[in-house]
Amino acid sequence: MSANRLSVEPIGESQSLKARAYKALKAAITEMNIYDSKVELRLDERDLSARFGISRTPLREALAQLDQEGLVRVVARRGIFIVRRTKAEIMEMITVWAALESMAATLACKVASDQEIAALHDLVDDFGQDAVARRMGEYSDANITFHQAIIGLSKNQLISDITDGLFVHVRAIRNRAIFENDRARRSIADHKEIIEALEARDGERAGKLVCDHTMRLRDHVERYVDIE
Amino acid sequence: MSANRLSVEPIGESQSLKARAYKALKAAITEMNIYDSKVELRLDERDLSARFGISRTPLREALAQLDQEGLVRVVARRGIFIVRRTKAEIMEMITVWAALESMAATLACKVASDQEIAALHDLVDDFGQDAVARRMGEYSDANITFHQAIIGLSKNQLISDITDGLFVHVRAIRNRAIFENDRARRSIADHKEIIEALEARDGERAGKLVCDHTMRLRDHVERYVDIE
DNA sequence: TCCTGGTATATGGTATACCAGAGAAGATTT
DNA sequence: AAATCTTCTCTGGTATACCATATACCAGGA
Repeated sequence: MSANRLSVEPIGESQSLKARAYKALKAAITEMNIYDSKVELRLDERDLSARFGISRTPLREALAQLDQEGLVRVVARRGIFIVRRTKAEIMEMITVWAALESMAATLACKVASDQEIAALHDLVDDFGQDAVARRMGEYSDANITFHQAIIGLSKNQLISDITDGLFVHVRAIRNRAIFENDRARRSIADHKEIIEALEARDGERAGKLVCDHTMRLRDHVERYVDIE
Repeated sequence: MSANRLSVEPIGESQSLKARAYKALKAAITEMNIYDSKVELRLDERDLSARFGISRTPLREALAQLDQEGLVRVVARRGIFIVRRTKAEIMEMITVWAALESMAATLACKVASDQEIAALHDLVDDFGQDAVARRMGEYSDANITFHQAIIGLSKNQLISDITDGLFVHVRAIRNRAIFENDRARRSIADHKEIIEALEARDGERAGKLVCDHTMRLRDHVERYVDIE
């Protein structure tokens, strides 16, 4: 399938340097496995500005934004440090995710179309019993995609925004065996049950299923995942 | 009793200009009734920096932070505008609040002490039947205090942080008759029921009561409050 | 050898100057 | 007088220089 029209980035209004620096930094931090090995957690304004080819001013604004999001911590006259969340913080994030996705599922029963709900099958069936054979990271991403899809169905932009913000942090530990084989199988069964509830327009049940599902994930991480 | 060694207070880390400008601006914006009258919604960097007595650089960083929080919108070469949330956005915020406070209530049943829960009575009883006679703004603040107290009992800092962020926006319409007399009476009855569930350590019921309570508020605002 | 105070350096914070584009105001044309 | 073009100004964006202090390093004395 070739594109039927030239895919061009709006050349005009190439984003501000701040926005570009922000995206580049966020991507870079997200890519690196900050919980593994002895990665360097310290950044340097001057060095970064030189490497990006921009001055410190827009770079600092990008860093300030990352600081507010909690990805980075700027300390006066000390340096800029990539933040490793504590396990307790990860637990809180999963809990918030559970609350919001649960609400989203309930809302979705009211506002999502049959077609939209039906589309969820594709996000589960594509894997089926083969999922466990795949690379866990890949499954994990697909898993999150499913949950984000439910959130999207709620048509509540704020829930999407907040969970997207949490996603960045939780993603950092996605490769840490959160989803091993048994959980993957169980997870898929849960997902199918959730879809059933959505199709039945049973908001209360859908909300409870989603909440329980995610809180089980939370307990699993609590017990078996060791974060630094 | 004479000190046998020099008693020294750690010198208080005088905040950065950015932090001070941020607090001052946020307070100023929060105070003003942005939904009423023809308030000026436009800000000017140079004017503000002159009035604060600081340069544009730290001021800009404070504004960038407010922009990210959604209180303000910075538009290149156009100006800086105080943001009026749409009614739909307020609805989404109340929905998120409902989801998070509901989860907080459920968590509180597990982690809060009897003493902490008992303290909630003070936040309701102080008003009792007299609440309706008070200035609504005052009641509204007390009302929010009650809900924030429940959130605090969950010991989930993230939930507190997110709802605090929402509070800033919702507060802006607090004087717009969200809580008129009938609602106030009903609200207090709800609150007492919530406390009962918490004391009974019935997490599921507490969560449902809180959620329903807040979603009723949401529906009320949807129907009767006119923003803009 | 080990402590103590001084000094150099690194690093984030702040001030200032200049840039570029959007809009308004004025000039020009029809 | 209306429409269009030109210029000018106002405003946020960016670059750069300087400031203040946390830390590392060093020298000298007990």
